[in-house]
Amino acid sequence: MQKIYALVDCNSFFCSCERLFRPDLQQKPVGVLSNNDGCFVSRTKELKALGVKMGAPYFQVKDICDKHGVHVFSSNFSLYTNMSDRVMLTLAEFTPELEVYSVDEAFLNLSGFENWNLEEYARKIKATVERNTGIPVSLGIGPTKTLAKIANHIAKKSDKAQGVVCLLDKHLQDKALERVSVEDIWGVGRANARKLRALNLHTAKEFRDFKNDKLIQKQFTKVGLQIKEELQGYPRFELSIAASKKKQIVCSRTFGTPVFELQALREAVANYVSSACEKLRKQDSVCFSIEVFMRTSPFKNVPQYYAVDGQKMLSGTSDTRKVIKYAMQVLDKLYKAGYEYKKAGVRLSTIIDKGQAQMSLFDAPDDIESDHLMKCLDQVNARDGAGTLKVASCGLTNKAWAMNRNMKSPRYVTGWTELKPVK
DNA sequence: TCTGGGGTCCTAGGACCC
DNA sequence: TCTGGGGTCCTAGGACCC
Repeated sequence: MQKIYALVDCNSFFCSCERLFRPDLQQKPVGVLSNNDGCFVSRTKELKALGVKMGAPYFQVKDICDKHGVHVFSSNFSLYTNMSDRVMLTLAEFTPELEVYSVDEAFLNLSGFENWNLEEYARKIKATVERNTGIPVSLGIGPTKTLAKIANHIAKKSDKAQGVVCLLDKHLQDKALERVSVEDIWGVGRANARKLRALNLHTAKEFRDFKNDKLIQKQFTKVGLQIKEELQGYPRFELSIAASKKKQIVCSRTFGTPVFELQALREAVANYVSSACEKLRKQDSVCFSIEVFMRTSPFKNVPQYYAVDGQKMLSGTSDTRKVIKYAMQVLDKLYKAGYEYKKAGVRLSTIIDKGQAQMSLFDAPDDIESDHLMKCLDQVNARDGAGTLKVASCGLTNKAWAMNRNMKSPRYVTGWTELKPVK
């Protein structure tokens, strides 16, 4: 039986979230910046039309933005994740199996719906999401995830499609793949696109119909071959439904202003560890290994320094205090005075379910007291806001390293004090 | 002045073991 | 000249994703 996948993708997701509470910004150019107001991570089609690229540093295109009255926002992730949850909840009504692929994308399993008018069904999904959440979406349908991705890509670009493209028909696939260049295939990045072009394969169709599978496997590994087979209509990437646990947890930030002192770095890293450990506890895991890194700005003409090192632990832990202790040991060893630090971060790895963690003879695992304390910490912070309770080494002072977020929208949906009044 | 953050998977090669 | 062979596990690094 043929499988049917749909990919639903929110249009200019972060910008659409901002527009929800600013209806005056419909049809206007809007952009959302990365942390620290660094570069654009979301753009409406009006902003794209001005030639502002994805990832463009804000300071480089600020003149254009000012000139055209672009509405620029700092990122407001609590708003975006909240809106994302609402979109996913609506989508779940339309399929027995939903894979939440990212904050703004989901795959739906529509296998067994082949006797329905799928295009009509897709339009119904689109209309319902838009009515329930206010977020505009596009849908692509195909016999594999890769073809559904391509269908979605076309649905977004083509005016005629009106946000929905169905690529179940072989002839339609031929026509579509002819117009898609290799770098626009899901899973083909810059490096592999260059290699494909070197083989004289320029369109998705040429890649799909290339005869030498051995060569593909050799040059593009197993995954490359799987992508090719997906283009042919054979599903190789299944839906992954179960909420999977993270195998590593990273927390890192660029500083608002450069940092020179060890003490400030220690505070920053202690905060990153705190947030990483909170995520670790949320998925009921412990980690056995931590890494710390710090670096100067690669964009600035100053003496450069980048250092990373780690520490393995004898027993698994999710106790913020314990992990901070290890992180500080590593940090103190890495730190060199005299450099202008711009970024630091931590990575927790060797992550295992709490119940399965092997005990060590030489190091005590987290005891009940620790568990209670951490649970209490998490509960207070969930109720009264992140950072209400924290470990002392995170610091209390005005942070030199804190992020710049000068254009942040209010927390319309997640902060009681910032709700929008109805007049 | 000003350039994000957080993930996954695959492979090659080394260490180690019998 | 030739220098055992086969297996497993771990890690670093590359490539890709949103």
